[in-house]
Amino acid sequence: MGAVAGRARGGRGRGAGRGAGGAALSGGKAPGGGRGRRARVTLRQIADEVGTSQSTASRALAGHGYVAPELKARIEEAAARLGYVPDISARTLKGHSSGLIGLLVSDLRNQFYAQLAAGVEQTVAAAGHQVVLVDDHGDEAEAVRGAKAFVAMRAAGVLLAPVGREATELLVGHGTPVVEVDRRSGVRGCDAVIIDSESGAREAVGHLLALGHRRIAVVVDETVWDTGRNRLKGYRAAHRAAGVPLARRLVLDLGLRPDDPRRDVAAFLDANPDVTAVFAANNVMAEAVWQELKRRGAAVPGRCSMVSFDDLTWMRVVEPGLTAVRQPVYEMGNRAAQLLIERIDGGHGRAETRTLRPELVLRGSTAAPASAPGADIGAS
Amino acid sequence: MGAVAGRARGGRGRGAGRGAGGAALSGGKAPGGGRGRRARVTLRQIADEVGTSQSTASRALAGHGYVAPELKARIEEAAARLGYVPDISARTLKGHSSGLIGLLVSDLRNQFYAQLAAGVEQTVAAAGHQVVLVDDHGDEAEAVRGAKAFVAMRAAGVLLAPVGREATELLVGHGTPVVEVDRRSGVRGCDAVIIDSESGAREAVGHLLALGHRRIAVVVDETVWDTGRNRLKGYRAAHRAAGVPLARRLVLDLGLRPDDPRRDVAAFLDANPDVTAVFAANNVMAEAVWQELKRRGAAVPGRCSMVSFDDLTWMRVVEPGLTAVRQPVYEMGNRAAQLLIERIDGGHGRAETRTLRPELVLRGSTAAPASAPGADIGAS
DNA sequence: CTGTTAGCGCTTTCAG
DNA sequence: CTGAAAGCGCTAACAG
Repeated sequence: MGAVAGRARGGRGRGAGRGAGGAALSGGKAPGGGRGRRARVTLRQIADEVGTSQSTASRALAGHGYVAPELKARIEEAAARLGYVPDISARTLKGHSSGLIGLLVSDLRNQFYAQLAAGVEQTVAAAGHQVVLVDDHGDEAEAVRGAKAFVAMRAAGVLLAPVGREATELLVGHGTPVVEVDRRSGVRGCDAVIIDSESGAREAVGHLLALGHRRIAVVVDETVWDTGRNRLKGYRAAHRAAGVPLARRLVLDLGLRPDDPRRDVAAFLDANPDVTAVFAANNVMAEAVWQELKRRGAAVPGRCSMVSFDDLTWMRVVEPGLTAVRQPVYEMGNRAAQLLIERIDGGHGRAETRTLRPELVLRGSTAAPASAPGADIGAS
Repeated sequence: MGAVAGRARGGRGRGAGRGAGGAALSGGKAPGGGRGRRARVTLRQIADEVGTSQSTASRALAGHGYVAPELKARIEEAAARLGYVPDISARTLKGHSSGLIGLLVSDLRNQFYAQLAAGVEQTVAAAGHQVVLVDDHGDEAEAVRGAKAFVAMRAAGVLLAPVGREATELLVGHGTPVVEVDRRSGVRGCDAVIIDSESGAREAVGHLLALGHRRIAVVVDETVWDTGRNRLKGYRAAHRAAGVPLARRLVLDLGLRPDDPRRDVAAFLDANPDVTAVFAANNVMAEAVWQELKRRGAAVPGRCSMVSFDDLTWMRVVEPGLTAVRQPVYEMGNRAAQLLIERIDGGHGRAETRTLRPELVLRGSTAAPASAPGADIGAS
């Protein structure tokens, strides 16, 4: 191996008519100059421009090693003038992770996830990283594809909002720090930030029971993840605590991803015209219940009270306002991102789960049941 | 330079007790194996494993050049077994762009942007790329920081939803394909997908005028971007078309980013108790108007009609439903991403702007004005 | 069809 | 304090 391996760098910079103030840019590459994709400005270019070496330029710009103040100033000036922007891939390739943080959600159109994403983005940006967003639309295969993309780009860490085990396992298997949000998959080795679904549901249903309701329906998306399951558990626990017997017929479990939840709610209410209150386990269910109640002209809370788990904008704008279990979603995004960043910055130690407490917000949609006989919400 | 420049690759793979089916992984690196960050699996490793060269492995896995079927199969098997995932940064560094697509929005908590982001994500993912999401919270400096990050990561292209000129110029100056969404900055050289604000507003206000309203207020966020400006323009155009004189006092322009729009609306209504209808120029304004109308117990549409530009979930759930100018937001995200991808895939030619037409959705919040004298919505 | 070679732009020892 | 040199993992000629 010879001594002169590096590319020769003569022929540019160094005295090419820059005597009068360094106005002449080498090759007309001023940012905002020519149209179309120009060659990107590299460290070597600014080094040539200043007449120093790549490594010195690197040190000056990265602020790590020692560089003479005067030289450093000239390098910085050249970098600014040429519009230098360091190339992340090169830096990443060198060994550091990309600084990208993956966020996998299951439905961005749902305000819940949008809020969550907003919270995550805020904290991530404040820490100087970027969010790579993938929406799997509830499709496990998409989630896995997303997870692969995250490891391919050497994401510094990943946040998983409701997705299955497979994606989590893949990531953890590749050594990528993972924080699960809103739900725990049960995969070992990842942190989690969740909301105490059970106690939130218990409180909501307890409120209904305290008002005197005895036939309270619960409408759930699914009971296979811990969110749905724990909300149902809370519903049951509240009944037990109040000494009110449970009736299986009052549980409407839609199984995963129903096409038209409102129709299912309608059929359910037709079959159970005597319910006096409904507990909706999430915002999608709440919307379906609300719409159906409105459609059949059932007065809320006159004929039927209702409580929602999750509190969105529309719930406080409608008349009457919906009594709801408010989840601090945005904050949950903040916290999850925070936890992930701590983990990335060398936080070792055991995986931890942080649990946030939801809060029951009382509004107009709940009241004591009508005592008049026959005041049911049966068939429209 | 000697002939043997590559690192020696003996000592691993090649006959290390793999006779019985290749079960022994070199060094126990099975995905899902040990805890903690393991060394990542590289092309060289799988090449060694199979006993071939890096480039052959590359060709086999990338599907480009020629590789003997049998060898190819063995390479693929090894890759799968070792959990190989190609390193994007290396590929990017080599010259290809990262495949990442930047999306800059100004407020993800606003459902409008969330829907937009969802639409973008869908199309981008379908094209095999990823979305890097940055929310600048309406802060130009943040937007510029985001734009820099996009060029640093060699984003294949960037989508800009309402942000100022500076970020756009920076990106365009670096040769990054840019598509502006919802608003045009006026910077030359970038495509745009927007909604015809003026005609939407004209139609909405025209509807109000046709119902007989003569004192119609308009509430706008800002009139410095083309969105707000064009909606105001539409408001005026409708009046001119109907031969109804314009009154300056009926225009409430909040200037950018007001803290508490509802309070401003309240003051405005106190000062103009004779308005019979309000046109809100976007969803934030609509919420403020709606809340304030409700607060002072003004019947809608009895005392005051209202129309919103932008149609969100809550607007069709409240009673009465809001008459609104529906913008195909999700679709706008799709289209913008589509346009960007076309541009990335070599679409040259002139920058183009695609305009989507909004649609007026009639609901219960608009009716003919009350003819009774003194039926105004003045001070609460 | 397969292997060797030469970098992409950057960071990081390690000598001067 | 500065510069030369060695790669990070991958792709893309170009020889065999």
